[in-house]
Amino acid sequence: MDKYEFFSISCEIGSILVYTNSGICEQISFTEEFIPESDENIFTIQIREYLNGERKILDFSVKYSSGPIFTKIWNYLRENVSYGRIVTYSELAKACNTNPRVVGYAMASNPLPLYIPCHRVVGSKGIGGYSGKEHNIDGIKWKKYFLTLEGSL
DNA sequence: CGCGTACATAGCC
DNA sequence: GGCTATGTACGCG
Repeated sequence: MDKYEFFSISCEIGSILVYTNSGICEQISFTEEFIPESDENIFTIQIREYLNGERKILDFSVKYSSGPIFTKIWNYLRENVSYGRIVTYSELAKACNTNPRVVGYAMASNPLPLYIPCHRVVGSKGIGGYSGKEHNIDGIKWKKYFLTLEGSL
């Protein structure tokens, strides 16, 4: 039985949206609009603590699926690129035995930004991009926001 | 299993 | 700064 729920957490530059199904997080996205905050729950509390700098690891229930390499890259980020750390697309590609383009592909396909710390992946030239799918928002702004929050910028 | 499509790159001018 | 070359993975028929 599917029970879809939607939560919102506001911060300085907009709102973070959390989509869940039966108590499991399936998607996270961002918006520049300020949506009224949802009541407290496991998801909103952890994200709010993260935004306050009190929490460095999100560990609520999630569900995501894709090809084996994408999953490997996502897991690598969660396991080896902890709070405040940074890697380049090239390094990440090398660690997963693939190439930088694929890493970008994986990032753009990431259904759970923030839970999977794809904002800690930067390019060798500039900072790289962010939120490839949601081209209606300025993802770079969020990326910088998170990196600044973690003291990496 | 093969082909088309996608990529948030890196590197050179 | 802008343009181009490029590899690899996903998803679907």
